[in-house]
Amino acid sequence: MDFRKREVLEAIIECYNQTAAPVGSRTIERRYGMGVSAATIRNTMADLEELGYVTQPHPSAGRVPTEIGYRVYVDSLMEAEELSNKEKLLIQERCASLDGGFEHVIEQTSKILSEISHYIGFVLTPELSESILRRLELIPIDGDDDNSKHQGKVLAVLLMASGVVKNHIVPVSKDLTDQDIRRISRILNEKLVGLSLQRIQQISQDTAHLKAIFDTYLSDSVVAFTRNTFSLNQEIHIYLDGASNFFSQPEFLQVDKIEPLFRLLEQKERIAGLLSLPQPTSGIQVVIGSENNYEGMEMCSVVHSCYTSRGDVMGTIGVIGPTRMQYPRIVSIVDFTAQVMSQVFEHTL
Amino acid sequence: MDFRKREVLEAIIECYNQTAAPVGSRTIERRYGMGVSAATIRNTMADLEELGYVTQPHPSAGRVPTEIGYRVYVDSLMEAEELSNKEKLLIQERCASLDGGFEHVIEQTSKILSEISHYIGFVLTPELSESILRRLELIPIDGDDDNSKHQGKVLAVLLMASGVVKNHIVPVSKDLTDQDIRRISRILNEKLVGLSLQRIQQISQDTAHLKAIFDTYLSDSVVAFTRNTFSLNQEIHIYLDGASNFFSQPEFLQVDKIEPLFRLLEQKERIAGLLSLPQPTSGIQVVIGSENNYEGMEMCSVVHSCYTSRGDVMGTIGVIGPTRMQYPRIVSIVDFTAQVMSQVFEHTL
DNA sequence: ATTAGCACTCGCAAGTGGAGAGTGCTAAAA
DNA sequence: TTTTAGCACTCTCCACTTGCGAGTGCTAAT
Repeated sequence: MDFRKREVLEAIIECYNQTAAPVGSRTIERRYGMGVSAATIRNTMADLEELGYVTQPHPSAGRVPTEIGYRVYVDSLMEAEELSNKEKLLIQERCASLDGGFEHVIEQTSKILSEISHYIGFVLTPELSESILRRLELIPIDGDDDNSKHQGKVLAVLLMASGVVKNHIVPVSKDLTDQDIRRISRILNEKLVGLSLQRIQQISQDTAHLKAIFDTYLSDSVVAFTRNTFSLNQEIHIYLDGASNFFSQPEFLQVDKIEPLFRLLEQKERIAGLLSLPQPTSGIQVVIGSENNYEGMEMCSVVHSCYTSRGDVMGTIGVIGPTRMQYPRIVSIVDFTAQVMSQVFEHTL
Repeated sequence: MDFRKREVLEAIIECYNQTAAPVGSRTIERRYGMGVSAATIRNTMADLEELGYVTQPHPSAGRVPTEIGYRVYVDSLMEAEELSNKEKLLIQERCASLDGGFEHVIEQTSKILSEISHYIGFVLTPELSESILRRLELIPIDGDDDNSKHQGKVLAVLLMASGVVKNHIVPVSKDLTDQDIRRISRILNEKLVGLSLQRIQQISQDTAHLKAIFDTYLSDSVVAFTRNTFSLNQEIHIYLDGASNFFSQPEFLQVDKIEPLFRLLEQKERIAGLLSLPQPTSGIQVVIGSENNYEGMEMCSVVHSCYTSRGDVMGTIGVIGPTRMQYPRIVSIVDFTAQVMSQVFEHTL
């Protein structure tokens, strides 16, 4: 692809991103005066069309970038836009205010992402099963005095190395005394701290393993209790903000365009699936239009990255916008925010 | 209002609820054949219009119920619709599956409300400041070995009488030892269990009070630590599901109708404010159209009730639908679901 | 290789007209 | 006095037409 083709493609994309309308040759001549006439640009545009980078919605309209065109643009044409200091500060302030703990940071981050991008911001919580247990605390709950048939309960508090706290009410057989619970707690802490939840779940399913850990102390009640303690449904939660920004996007002005998107966004489990898969590679990733294999996302692009703590990938953050998106800006925003979040977690946990 | 007027108003509302289109006199004659001709019905409709219960969108259209009309309908005309056993079972099953604890129940409840009503279901979490503290546990977190300047942290776990668990990472001055923390924990448990969080916060602001509690044991560090432990931002959370059901409602087919609603729904804090105010009276409440003083809610109605635990009001649940709503059905759904939720909490906490 | 000019195509918005639905009014019937 | 039938009127909605503007592709000249 020669220089002029690149230049014209870039012009088409930038212009289309502003107006959401097909871009004609004269518009480019006027707006990006590149020393040649509209007719020449027309010829170049015909070439770009043959390459599959642009298309005409109807025979006498201007050109619109295709997904392939965007792909080329994102991968090799655009240059990242530096964020202003003001914006950087804004992000830092909002993310770093972690009075409310882990969840609060995540919530604020998805909010700031959406506000600053004017699209949808999202943050996925860490996958619990990969987190390392730092400390387990068992707090017996004295099932208040309606004596008889009630079964005991214990509040299990799991503190993970990443700083995430999970609590979980576990039923406990009556023949375990409070003292037993304390002993179980001590043993489990001794043996399991430092392991990943996934590993712990494997172990607690394996009776031989449990025997080794508890030595002479094992009974059916202890087995059941241990298994229950670690049977967390380890869904990834997603925090998502700014969906209504899509109402301002001209291509979503018709209800039938925006409806499937909103229906998809409401099924947060599905979204989590969609967004948590492509984790292996780190760094910024851009998924354009129908590369998202989800109904409702055909007209959207996703820019995402991951946040880490002490080098370990924790979760994903990103922005969902229309395919016609200000990629340079959004890429910078997501990248910077991911860095800030990682820093926040490294310093405070 | 005589019998025929009531009958006609009811017919208009029921018919309008199905079609979302103005109802003409002939339609009523055919569909609800009430022994009189269309002309008579026309006269009655003119009367209803004079009373302000119905209106004409344009001079030659049928009639549409006004908010006042709906008010009359809800307050004195409609009769509650009994839910089918199948639906009752469905609600019970989904709400009662509380493997995931408190939050899971709430999440499931808002989902089932939206699914069964085909509108928006919501659940507000209890106001924390009114909950009674059942147990406080302080877990020191050994800030891992990057020795020097780091400040200690303690994980505070607050177990409330209602079964809600809150955890909260509290910074702690270095001159408090682990033993100090244990002692503080014992004292706080002795003195504060059984009080409401609000009360506890008052106490912890009041140095004289703290002095009495801690006796000789008080130092600045202890004061700071105690205050921090109970300085929770006590926002009410809202779980909300089924917003995209509004896309199927004909009166929300235009973007400019649905946009303000979605923008409002995204500001969950504001929604929480809107919905948590009218708590004093218990039982089902119906707020119709612009009685909701919020931009975006003019075309919506809210049916809400509250769930209780041991007689105390905990939070609110309800359904948001278009003003043109199947009130009898929705009222029954919300009422029944509130009962089920209350039962769930009484039995399990 | 580039440009100017021209004929052609298409979408969009505004305007037109007829069909359909529903009303209010009036005069007759119960 | 209440109810009914009939009629003229009004208004929306839909399909259709038309003119305008934007943009192209092609051709011939530079």
